[in-house]
Amino acid sequence: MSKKIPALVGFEQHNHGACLENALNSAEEYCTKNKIKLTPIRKKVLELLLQEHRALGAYAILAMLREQGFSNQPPVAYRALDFLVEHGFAHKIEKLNAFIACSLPGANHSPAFLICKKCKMVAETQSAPHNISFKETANSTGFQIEQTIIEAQGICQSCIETNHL
Amino acid sequence: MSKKIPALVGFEQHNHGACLENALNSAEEYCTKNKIKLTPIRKKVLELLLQEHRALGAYAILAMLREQGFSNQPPVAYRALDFLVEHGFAHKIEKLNAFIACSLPGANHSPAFLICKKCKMVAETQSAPHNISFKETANSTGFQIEQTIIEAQGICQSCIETNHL
DNA sequence: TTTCTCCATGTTATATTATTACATTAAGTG
DNA sequence: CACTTAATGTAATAATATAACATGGAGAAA
Repeated sequence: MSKKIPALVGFEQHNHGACLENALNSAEEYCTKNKIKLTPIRKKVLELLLQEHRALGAYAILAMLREQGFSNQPPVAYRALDFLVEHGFAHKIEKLNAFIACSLPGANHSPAFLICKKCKMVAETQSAPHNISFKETANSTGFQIEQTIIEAQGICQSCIETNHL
Repeated sequence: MSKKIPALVGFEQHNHGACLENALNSAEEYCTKNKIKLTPIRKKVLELLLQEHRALGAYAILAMLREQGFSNQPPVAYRALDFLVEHGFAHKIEKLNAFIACSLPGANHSPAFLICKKCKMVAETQSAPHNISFKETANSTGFQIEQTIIEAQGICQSCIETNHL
């Protein structure tokens, strides 16, 4: 069910092939440097995510893995995804129960996402340096934030324009 | 414990019975005023959420509904929850796939949540200041944000203290 | 090299969350 | 009342996720 997708980062055009190569290489490098293993399955899943360049459900990934000759039991996909998310190569979009390759690899970032309700496109941005009042509110109660999920839903420019045609 | 922090609800002490009464009454009032129907099922689900005062999965709610003599088919819970979320009486915590009563009813708010990994407690806060810069970034790309999910994970003061005992 | 250990993978089974579809009932409107 | 719409009842199933345990393979230690 992989339909053809336009080459976009978030919602802007870019060179897809180079982006994929780049991301895979930098992932390899990072893993070597940090003595973690980008095994064939993990690498393939990352490649699929980079290739599709959109949020994919675990079972969509699983189906693609099967096409490539890998086992298609759910844990195969979930384990690879867990690894990728844990090391920042991918993110889970909670609102969609889906996964997307990190668009800003290497950045020590806390990402925020824009999710288009119509085309399901997901764009990744840096979450602003930062909602001071939010963190202060949390801290004032003694709550220690470890990670913050920010997911905005709405309609992307492309879909707005299409709607008006 | 608990100096009063009006902007944040969830980890500090409060009068539970009054809180429930209050919220139910104001929900009734709101519905009357806006000509929407707080039917028995919807009201019961809201009451359960207010009573528990924590995030509950749809199936947990369903089980409670059955105890109260309601039908226990999943759509019964999901429909009531959809209604409550749609009208701002409850929120879905995406990270937990669970639902919680709104702690700041009436406010025309975009909420943010603090989720304790240990005790699963969820606190609700206002998120407005952050949204402004984020919205501007989004808008500059032509993306129109309709809603923003903000969920911070971490550890609440109570669990930090317990850990150190 | 052999053995040990650890981590990754293979596999079965099942848990959890959510929706579709259609029948039935209740409530509001002309 | 008849008509329309919203809400509920119910069955079936889809979609997402994890538990538990067996197997294999790479690198370290003897």
